Amino acid sequence: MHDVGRIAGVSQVTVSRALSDPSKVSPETLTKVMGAVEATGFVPNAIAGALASRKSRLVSALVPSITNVVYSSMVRAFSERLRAHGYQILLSETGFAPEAEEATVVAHLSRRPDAIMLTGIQHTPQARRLLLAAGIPVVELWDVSDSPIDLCVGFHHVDAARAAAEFARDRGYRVAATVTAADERACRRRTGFAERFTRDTGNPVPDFDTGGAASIAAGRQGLAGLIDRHGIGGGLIYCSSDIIAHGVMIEAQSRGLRIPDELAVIGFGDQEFARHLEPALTTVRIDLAQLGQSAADAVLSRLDGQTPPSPVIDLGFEIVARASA
Amino acid sequence: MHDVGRIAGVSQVTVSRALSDPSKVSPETLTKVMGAVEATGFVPNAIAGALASRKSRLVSALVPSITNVVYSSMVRAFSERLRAHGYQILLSETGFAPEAEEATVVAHLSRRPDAIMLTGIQHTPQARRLLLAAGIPVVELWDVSDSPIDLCVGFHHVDAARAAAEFARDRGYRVAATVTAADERACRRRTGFAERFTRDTGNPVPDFDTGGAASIAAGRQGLAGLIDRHGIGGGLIYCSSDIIAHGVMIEAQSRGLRIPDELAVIGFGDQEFARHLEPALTTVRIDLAQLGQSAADAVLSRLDGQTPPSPVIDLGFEIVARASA
DNA sequence: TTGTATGCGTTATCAT
DNA sequence: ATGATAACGCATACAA
Repeated sequence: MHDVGRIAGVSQVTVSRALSDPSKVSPETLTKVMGAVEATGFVPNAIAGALASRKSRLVSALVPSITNVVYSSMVRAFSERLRAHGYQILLSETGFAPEAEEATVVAHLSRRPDAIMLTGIQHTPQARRLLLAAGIPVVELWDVSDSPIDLCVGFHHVDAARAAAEFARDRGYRVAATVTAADERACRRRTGFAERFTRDTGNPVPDFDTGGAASIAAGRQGLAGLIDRHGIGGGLIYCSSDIIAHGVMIEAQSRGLRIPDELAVIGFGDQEFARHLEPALTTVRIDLAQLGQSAADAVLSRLDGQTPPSPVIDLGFEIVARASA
Repeated sequence: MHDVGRIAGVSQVTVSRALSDPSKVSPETLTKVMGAVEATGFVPNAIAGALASRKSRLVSALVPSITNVVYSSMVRAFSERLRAHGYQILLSETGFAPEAEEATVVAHLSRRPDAIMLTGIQHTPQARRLLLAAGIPVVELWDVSDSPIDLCVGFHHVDAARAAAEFARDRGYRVAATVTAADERACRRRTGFAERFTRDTGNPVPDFDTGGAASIAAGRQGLAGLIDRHGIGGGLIYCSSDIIAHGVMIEAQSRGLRIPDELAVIGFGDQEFARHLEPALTTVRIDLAQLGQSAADAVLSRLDGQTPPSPVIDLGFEIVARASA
């Protein structure tokens, strides 16, 4: 800035002002400064700016996995809205373990983000402490909590699972099983489904835990395991995600099981492919874009010094009844 | 650090040393400092550290879309390797237009990353200039170039498309069309396929441009458009991605066209679902994890002051012959 | 509207 | 092994 100023015939501060708030300098000096900026290819050092202003214009986002469209869609919506307000997103994967998340939280907080978004409400006590001590807006996404760290935008997983169980019951299914990926929220949904279904039908709901991330292969193994171990030959399979459900459907079809007559399937997430499967997948829709936007809005209002009406926003879910169940 | 030092009974500099290089302080003071750090919940300010050391330990990554598994898989591999070496990733979406990318490049360079990864080799002249002037390792991913900005890791898109055309020819297909998403590289592949196929068979290759991002819906529209506008009733469809191919297959099946007998399909990318489709999708495999890792390794070696053997690394591709063509 | 002086919280360079 | 001091490049308060 010093050099740019010398070329433009002004001081370093004037360059700073011209760049950060053009209305604070006269039109002539603005032109001169911009000319010098062009000529030198000067790109301001945001690190120095952040240190001086104590504002990084950086917002952290922590998600379990970036290759999972569910999370990346939320992040996209979250990022776009924040970018429109001049913030950049520092994104990291945390995996599905709170301990791994904690290390990432520390790494992010050291960059002094102006706000931070986390996925879910399960964090280590130390992570909660650090987050609280950071004194910045914190938004927990993809779940609702009774004791949010700060802000919380999501939906009630157990309610969603119960609604699916009731849907299954109302459709007349009396036998059900679940295929669940290794994810705390997926497990909570699985339990919510099983309890409600058992309460309403009297029948136990066996589970297959894929032990890993959601994939078609995991879904196929899930149905195969259910058939081999529990002798499941029909009824309904409640899956922790659409991907798993896709795998279950493929496995069923390869075994000659007709869907939904011999085996019904319910997914979770309503990804694009769900409606295009044959038969189309019955699933639970979550408005990912809305989730991301609301989280961004909540953060922005806090950054603006406002107190949002409610710290926790429940955006709900919707059962999408299609042909697979 | 000053406060931490006071509690530990040492100076601020000693705290800095204890935290950044424990071997530079005595075991006793290390214990005292760490104790004080624990007690206060101190998280070092990486912004100040970056300003003072002129090293941000931040690496930028720019991809067209984060919801596209192709890109997010590469970013995951790239990030993991770099994180293992103490770097964090500042990730942004650029969309598919070089002009939008340029703005993102400026925003990223202002954060003074230690290196930067870009997707593809098409950038505005101004972006190239800024990147060059930044004086940091730059790696262009997902393509190969004769004139890389610095490093380049990818594969030859036209070659991959030609290989697909030759595969189609060898399988005896004489009629072909393409469905292409709005992406410069996809268009280049489309042209490569068409030219080679026409050269070998004498037949023109009509195209349907989806005009937007790849999706199942776009693939369905693509086949529908091809049938309506060009009277395509059979032959082979070369798609710009597996997702598009999936859509084409669904549309074909909904119209009662048998695959591959009445309509053959070739995808691109070999995503997980490709092998599970019915019939399994013939496609072109790109080793995304390897791409990301190699890019990270190239960057790391440059960061280490070494000169990599070759600035451009061609990782190639592989035709995966399955049942759909 | 513009300039001067000061500080942001570290690391690097010396010195002890 | 430890401490004092000076950058790092900008924004803020204040003065002109």
